[in-house]
Amino acid sequence: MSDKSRVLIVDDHPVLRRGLAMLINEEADMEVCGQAEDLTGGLEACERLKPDIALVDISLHESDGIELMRQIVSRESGTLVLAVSMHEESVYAERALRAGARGYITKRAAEDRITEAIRIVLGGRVYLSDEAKERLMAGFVGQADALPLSPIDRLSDREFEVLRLLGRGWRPGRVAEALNVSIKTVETYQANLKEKLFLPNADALTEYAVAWCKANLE
Amino acid sequence: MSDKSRVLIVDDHPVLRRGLAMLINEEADMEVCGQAEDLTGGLEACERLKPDIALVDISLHESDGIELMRQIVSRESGTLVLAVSMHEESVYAERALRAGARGYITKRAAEDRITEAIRIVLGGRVYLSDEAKERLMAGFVGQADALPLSPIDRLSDREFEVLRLLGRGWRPGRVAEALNVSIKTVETYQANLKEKLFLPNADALTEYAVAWCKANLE
DNA sequence: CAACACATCAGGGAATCCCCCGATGCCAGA
DNA sequence: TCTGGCATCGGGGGATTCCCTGATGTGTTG
Repeated sequence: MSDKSRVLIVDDHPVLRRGLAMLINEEADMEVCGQAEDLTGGLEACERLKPDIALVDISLHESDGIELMRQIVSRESGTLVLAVSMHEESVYAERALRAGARGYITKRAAEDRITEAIRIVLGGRVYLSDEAKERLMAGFVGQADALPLSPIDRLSDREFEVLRLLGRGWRPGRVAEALNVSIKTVETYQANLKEKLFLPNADALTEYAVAWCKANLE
Repeated sequence: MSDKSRVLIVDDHPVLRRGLAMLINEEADMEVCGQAEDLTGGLEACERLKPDIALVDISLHESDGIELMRQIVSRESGTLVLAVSMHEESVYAERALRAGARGYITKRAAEDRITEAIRIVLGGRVYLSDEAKERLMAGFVGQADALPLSPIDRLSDREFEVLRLLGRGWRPGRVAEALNVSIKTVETYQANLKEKLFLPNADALTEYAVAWCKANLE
């Protein structure tokens, strides 16, 4: 039949899915084989369709794109992951790569950049923008003590996720609900965050989270 | 020739523009007459193309969608504005409407909702989600006048002050301390705020406060 | 393998918050 | 003067959070 590469799109914005699908289907060497809008749907589609590559939105509504990437990669079904995000590549690219994604691209990127990224990842290489590349390189080069990473970079993915949600003014209970974990787990992350960010108590943590998100997100 | 309504798309995400354009061009009664990705481009396109309606992203990269809406409306060229946003929070809806937009819809909305919104605005009516409608309606009651529709404007000074502080992620205890009043007083303001802003509980209030401050302060 | 980071969860007491019920003054308009 | 909004405060009961003590399993890495 067709020897086109089969692409799965996981994003919670219908219009964006449509745009991506159209863009991809215009190319001669790739085609969209399915779409999903959340973690469970993404996993299910991945199992069923065995795509060559999955474009995964990093911030799925009320669920976790990073977690989805991790799970897709851990299936070892050969599906490659390209992280897509609306955030300029700051903190997110690193996290996506650590979760097993083979590339990171923003939704603001030009259209040919996106197909290019897909081809690069399918070709077995890693796609990153020049800025992100630069940043990651700096992390390796100065690894001894040249550029001490910001405390934020020392956070685990889960801790970071909690910080992000607290930064929306969400209370621990709501965060636990959104992440589908026990409140006790969220409390642990809060404790870790307080220690890693040198914050004296939970109040200070919430204030920090709100301020940080305001300054660094979108 | 064609009696289709002419739509201008202003958004800084190329893929999303494509998705929107495809969606719109599939409809029999509307067509995309142009696209732009920032404030100046949007204004220029508006002058040149005189579209019937402009879909404007509320948070344009490095510029201001709200300002663009204001300017388009002030030209009085008959172009209607429908605000598009990635934010669920209806805080942004208020700003958009005050800037002269005739409707507000999120990018996460279902596709048929978007075309429906366009038709409603073209038909001279205002499009809002049920949730946002509920909240904003109250701004109209009592005021026969058209524009002052922000529930925020109905807050007393003290209530507003509490909202602002909650928006920093502060807990009631901290707010009470900062304002030099009893925690009980702060609780009263919280209750008033919930009622005036049609928020079901304290969690929603905090979330609203954070989002509002992020969108409107500094 | 040992060590360590990570993600997940539990118990429990103290503190705080939430939300219902109030209350008292003050001051501006009708 | 009466009404109504505003700012201020309280009681009390139940829910939630905070912060400490742990724990288990799964990875990764030296």
